[in-house]
Amino acid sequence: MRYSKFFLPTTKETPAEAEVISHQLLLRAGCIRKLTSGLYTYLPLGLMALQKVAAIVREEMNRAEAQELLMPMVQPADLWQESGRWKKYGPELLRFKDRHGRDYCLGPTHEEVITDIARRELQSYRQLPVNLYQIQTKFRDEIRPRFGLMRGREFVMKDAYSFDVDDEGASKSYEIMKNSYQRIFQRCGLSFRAVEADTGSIGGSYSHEFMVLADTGEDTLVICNDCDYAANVEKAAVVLPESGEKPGDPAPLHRVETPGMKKVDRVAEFLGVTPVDIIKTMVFLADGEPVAALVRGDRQVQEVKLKNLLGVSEVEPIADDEVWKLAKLPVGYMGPVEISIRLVADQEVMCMRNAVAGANEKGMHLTGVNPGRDFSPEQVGDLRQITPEDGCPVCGGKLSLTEGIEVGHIFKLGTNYSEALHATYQNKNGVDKPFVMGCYGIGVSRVVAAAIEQNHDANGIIFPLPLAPFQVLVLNLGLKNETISAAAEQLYSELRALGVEVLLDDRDERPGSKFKDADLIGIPYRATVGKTYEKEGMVELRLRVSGETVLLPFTEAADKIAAMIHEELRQLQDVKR
RNA sequence: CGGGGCGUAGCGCAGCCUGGUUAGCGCGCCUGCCUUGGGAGCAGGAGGUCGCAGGUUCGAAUCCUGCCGCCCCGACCA
Repeated sequence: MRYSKFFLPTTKETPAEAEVISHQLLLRAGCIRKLTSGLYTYLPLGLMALQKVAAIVREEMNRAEAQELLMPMVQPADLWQESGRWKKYGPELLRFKDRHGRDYCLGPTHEEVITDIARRELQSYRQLPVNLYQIQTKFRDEIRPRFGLMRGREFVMKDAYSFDVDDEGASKSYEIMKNSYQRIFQRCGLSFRAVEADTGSIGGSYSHEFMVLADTGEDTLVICNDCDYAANVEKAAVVLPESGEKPGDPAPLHRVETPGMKKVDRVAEFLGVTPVDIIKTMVFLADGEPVAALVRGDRQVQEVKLKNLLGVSEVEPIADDEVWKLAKLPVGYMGPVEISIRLVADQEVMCMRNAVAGANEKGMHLTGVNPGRDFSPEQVGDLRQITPEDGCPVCGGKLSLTEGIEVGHIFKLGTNYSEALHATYQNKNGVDKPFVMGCYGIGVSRVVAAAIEQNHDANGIIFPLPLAPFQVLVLNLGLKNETISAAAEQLYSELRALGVEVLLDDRDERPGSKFKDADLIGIPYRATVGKTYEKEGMVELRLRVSGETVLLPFTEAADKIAAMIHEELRQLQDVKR
């Protein structure tokens, strides 16, 4: 491709609308343009990167013997009513009527449609297992789209669905996909981790998320330094250290005045104790009902864990002024003793002795609070967020926390959907059994954004080679110099003849602009043909990642560059895992 | 939906508080000259329903009311 003919509108300045780096760079590098909130046009360069990701995904899915199909984006309401999700899904599901007044929605995911296909077309255990996938645009009417391609309303997703005869088969399918995902992200040239995850609203029993490691990630991951354990903090189990005898005897309950002491730290200081001695009481709305959750004063409630313990579908924190209205409890002075609402506690709280807690009365706290004697929670469990000080739940080793961007999520669905939609096959004995399903998603467009979040510098994008729209950018720095131009043209065609994807910057621009654009659009290899060629017959090859520069004799340049690219790609394809 | 911010040329912004000729600046764009290894220089030029609708006023980008859109923080998720 010739730059002079290529539709690639780059900008020097950062558009005001973009906050996160991938969004800024995608706009500046002419990859995307916004149509309206959460909806983007992929310009040629951005589309090329997207297609690179899609191609890798497709290859690896096919290698795993999944089969590609394409389902409609528009889906009829009756399927969703059948699965029960027409009601459950909420406003994120964009619904509309056709001219006949029939209800439809824009597909945010395709469990219903694929299950419908399966129940119509798969009748016998002999046809199983089957794994079907598509790469398609999804629409989710997000409450708040943001971060450009990271959370658009419309986005490109690869979704695969497996159908098995039983749980064992489903586990195999799941493992195959997990493996396939490892290969995919490795081949994309990204630094990533597979982590144990919460199953979220899709439901199901078992789940892994694939996280691209980047400082700007929306999720926090716990990684064990000593073993393979890795999990989302939402999921990471806290293991209580073996506790010996509780120190000291239970003291009597005592009321103390703590005027104006609402924060744990202030109360602790005032009473001459530490946050570790305080029971923190937090109120949440669980499916609309107020619930009090107890954690130690220095801990954070992990809402997803709370949600799972309570077995509800939604948990949200209550604003301070709402707490009084809803539960008649004074914010800052709440405690478990004789509390009027449903009470649950973190396991750690049950080991506390002679603790401090709010007295459920403004300006008052209690000392000598003892679990069991003074209060008994309805449920006790792991409710708090894990910290780097906690041990690894698997091996007890040291943990560290990092940020990540979720680009893939795989679930074992079990028979949730197949039962709801009466999708069954006949087993050997002629008995109808529901399919045991799994579903496997990759945010293809999000991978592009995540790749940039992970790989950029002050000058622009640094595309990993497998995702780069072009592998080499040839700069002609002597557009009006016949010798230089002829050499640049020759290098361009030689590289193309060797199967290299190359962009030739043949624009009538000053060198400075060409270099800046080259850095911005992040093509991994940059070959400059300029006065060094005229004087010495050398082409300057520069690696975008490292800035490393080598001079290559013109006659060897194309071969060497092509060899370097093939070697780099080959290494990424050698998947060890 | 709750909280915060913003809408003035393709992009980035000033002007608004304290209303008053042709609404500015930088970048980009067009023409010419010049320049050519890290977003040069000079000269000339095009480009605006000041988000929309009402209102106040002799007069509104500026003041008032309503609406719309966008961005950021929270819940959601690939």
